[in-house]
Amino acid sequence: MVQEKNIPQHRRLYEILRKHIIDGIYKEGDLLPSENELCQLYGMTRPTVRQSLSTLANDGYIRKHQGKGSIVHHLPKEIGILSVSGTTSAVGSRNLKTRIIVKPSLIPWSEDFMFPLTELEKESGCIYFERLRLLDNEPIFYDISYIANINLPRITSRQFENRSLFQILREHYHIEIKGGEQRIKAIPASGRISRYLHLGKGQSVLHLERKMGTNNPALFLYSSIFCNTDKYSIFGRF
Amino acid sequence: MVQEKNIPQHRRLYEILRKHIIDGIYKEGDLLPSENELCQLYGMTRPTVRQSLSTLANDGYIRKHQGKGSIVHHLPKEIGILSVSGTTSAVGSRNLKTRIIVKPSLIPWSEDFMFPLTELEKESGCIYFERLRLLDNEPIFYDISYIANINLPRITSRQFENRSLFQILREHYHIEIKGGEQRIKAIPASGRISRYLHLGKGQSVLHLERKMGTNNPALFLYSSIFCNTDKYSIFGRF
DNA sequence: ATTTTTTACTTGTAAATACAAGTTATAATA
DNA sequence: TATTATAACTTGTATTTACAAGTAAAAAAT
Repeated sequence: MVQEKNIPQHRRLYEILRKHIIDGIYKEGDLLPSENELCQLYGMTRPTVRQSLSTLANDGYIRKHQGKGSIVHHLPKEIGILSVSGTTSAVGSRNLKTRIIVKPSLIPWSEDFMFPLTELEKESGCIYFERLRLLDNEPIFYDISYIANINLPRITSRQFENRSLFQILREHYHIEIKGGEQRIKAIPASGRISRYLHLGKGQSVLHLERKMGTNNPALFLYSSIFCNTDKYSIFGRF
Repeated sequence: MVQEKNIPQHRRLYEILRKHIIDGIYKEGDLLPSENELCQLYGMTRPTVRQSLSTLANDGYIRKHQGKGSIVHHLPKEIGILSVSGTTSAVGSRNLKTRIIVKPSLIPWSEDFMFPLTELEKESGCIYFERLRLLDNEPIFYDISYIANINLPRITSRQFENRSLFQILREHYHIEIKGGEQRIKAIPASGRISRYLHLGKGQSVLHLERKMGTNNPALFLYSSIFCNTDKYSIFGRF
């Protein structure tokens, strides 16, 4: 499953720099080594290095300035929307806990699913699970996830507690989110949702319906997310 | 103001192809001319052409497939969020009308503005206006816009009725939106908002607070948007 | 000391070239 | 006819070379 040497050079450098930024080796505002320095350091030519930096810039990890250099940009967009910023103070992701409400299981797709499905997806069945995500022990997100059962061995038996779905897919299946689309609504909380999110019935709740593409062109991730935005806002970059 | 010949070749080709896609010369699903054909057509080399296509792909106008070609992608992400898709049927933008509620005027910035401001912005003052946007003659968006008064001559006297702010900035001031950030909440409608959006008081309303960057590094656009998501959803790509 | 100029860096643009790898239609084979 | 191999496309990766343009610090002039 794990292939190491077939990845192109520019991708390799991208992953290295990305990891260094995430791990805090390069901090927000820091200047990355110059393109020529990176060439020497990693034995690549400038167009190759530039391709890595270009991808990093597109993903929001750095910002390039002619004449100055590449500057590490504050926190990347955690795939469109999912990073949360408190209205009063910033919240580190260390306070985020995940509780499984319905364990992953393979079920048939609903007839009137929120997005149109391909034949392959319909045949493959749907890996379904529900999670409640808590911030500082307060329930903020209620996530319902749907994934087509395509090339994901043993996923129903994996440990989802307190781990990101994206992280699991990335580490165990080499699946990267490429992009996607979403519909956003403000709705009054239903009985079940208000119970899980500790809200009064009928209070305003944010509802997201998302479809995410991956590096496997046949595989999409779907989720329906209910969010209590009373104390926190959804924060997104674009 | 208008400079024509200093723009780089890859940017020129980007603009041409982008316009052709917007104008429908290349339709959704169409295959763009191959990279080598574009080289011949526009007298450029492949790296230059590839840079144009790469930017188009990043902006969501096309999708590239190795071995096949560049395929026109359906409607680009109208800067993060602002395109609207009906829950029942797709809505063409021809049904969108804009009504000015408060005409553009220069005022001082509020002390507790929703985003932190630079000194230059504070000194320049704030161009403020409010607009109601209707879809099929139903009020859907209530927009409050804030722009720093930096290098925007005569903007307070321009015609905003039924025109996009982005379009005006692009055509008259060569200002392009580069990206931005936003906070999203679901809130109960206040009296004023519920009146403008034809809602009962306390009904759920979507609230966006956005900061957008431009090709002028000192100029940002801010807006506070209230949205009736009863019949329509906010639709976004990422 | 202050201002201006120069210099040495940085990224941006662009060409020419080569081969790898994925896709598709055609031609050869069974 | 159906399958397989080939060929002719497509985009992806990578090197090499050259100069333009923006930035910042050092050097020179005022």
